[in-house]
Amino acid sequence: MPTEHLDSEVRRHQIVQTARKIVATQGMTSFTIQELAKDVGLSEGAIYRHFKSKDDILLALIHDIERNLLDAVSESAQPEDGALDHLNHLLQRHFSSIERRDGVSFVVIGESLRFADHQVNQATRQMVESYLDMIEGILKVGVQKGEIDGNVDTEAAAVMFFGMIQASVTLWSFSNRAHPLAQHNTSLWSMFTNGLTSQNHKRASSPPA
Amino acid sequence: MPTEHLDSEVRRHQIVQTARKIVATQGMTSFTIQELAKDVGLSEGAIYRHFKSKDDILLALIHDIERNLLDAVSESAQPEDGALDHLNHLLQRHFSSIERRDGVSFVVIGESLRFADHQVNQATRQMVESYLDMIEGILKVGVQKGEIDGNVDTEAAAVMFFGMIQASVTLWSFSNRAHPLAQHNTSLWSMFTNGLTSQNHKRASSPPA
DNA sequence: GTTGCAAGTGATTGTTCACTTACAATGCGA
DNA sequence: TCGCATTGTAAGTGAACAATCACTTGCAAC
Repeated sequence: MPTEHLDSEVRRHQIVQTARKIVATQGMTSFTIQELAKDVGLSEGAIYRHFKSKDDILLALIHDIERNLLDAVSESAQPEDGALDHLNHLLQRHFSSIERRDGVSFVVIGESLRFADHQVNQATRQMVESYLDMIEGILKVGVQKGEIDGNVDTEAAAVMFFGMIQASVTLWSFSNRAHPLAQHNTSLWSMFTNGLTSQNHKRASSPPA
Repeated sequence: MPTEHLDSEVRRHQIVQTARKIVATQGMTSFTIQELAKDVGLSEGAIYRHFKSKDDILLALIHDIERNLLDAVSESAQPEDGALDHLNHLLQRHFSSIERRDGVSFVVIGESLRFADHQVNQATRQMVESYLDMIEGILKVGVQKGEIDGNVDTEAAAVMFFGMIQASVTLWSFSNRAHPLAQHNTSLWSMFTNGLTSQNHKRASSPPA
């Protein structure tokens, strides 16, 4: 029992990363203080030296996830790529990180949303909003470059992109993580891009904030 | 306190419908035996006269939802409609029933999946599979009638349809059920149909079972 | 080395949960 | 109207959980 005394900053990071691992591999219901303490290698009481509540840990985790998510967006951009290439890389990156279980998607976090307290709820909402904004930003670049039809509602397209990931992950977890997550990847992607590049688009009447 | 003795069949139905209402309006975490008993107007013990466990109730609820879901599919078909019209009506029907809170979507149920026992898990999986099969069936009719491009991967298209609903509902609940669920409806639908009707489709290499 | 304090322990508290038990009321067929 | 299974109740059980408590340990400054 190495009852090592580490700096709180170090411990906080350890705890959040362990929480991330638990949620990613075992789901939100396994995310208990007991399990967390066991995995970090500390007593339950020690956890509370570094976080004032379980929700406080969840909040830190969400911010960590948000950072990772936004990093994924920027890191999946390649020099000579168009907007659509960028999104395609991002999609594949999400799939593989979820499959490898080293990423916690907003899908998994979605679980938590409905029973989290107000602060956690708001942070999650903020995270998803930031993500969608970035996707929409990429899409707008594509429109400017002429890659994407100018009549496309970029906000709705971002929702569509989000939906592709969410549905894939949901169905994948329904099938006990059997067949590869990216199974429909090519077909989905081709449908998505076709939807963006062809004519006859109709926009929603009025999107007020 | 009218301690009325009703037939077990009647009670079972009452209990399942009350469970449905709780899950739809307050989420899975509020679905407790205590809450359920209170809402039905019975004691907790009485619940166990009619169901042997909470999972047993959940199982009955899932079958109820499945029936409703498949009814929605057939009822949203109109005589002279094409396949795309049919799907569009279905989409709108889903949205409005979720918004009215008298329907429990597979999205809400998705919450439960990760911590349900094996039997519940399997039933949910079965439900989603049946649903996707029906969507794919409609899409195939569309292909035969020439409404939909013959190169479209109908299985992936069904996933896409599923994703549109799931993403919309998720974002809607993230925003505290503020703006109408069908806000992006038109734009999403137009993207979806464009993806189905235009050329340059690629199919996934091999979808084994 | 002593002292001060952050980091650790693990027993315990109070609450919520699914589920059980002992007993009472109901209503139906004979 | 009586017998009796069925449906109901109220008061439990124990397990899991987040959180707290009194107390101990390790580290570093003086």
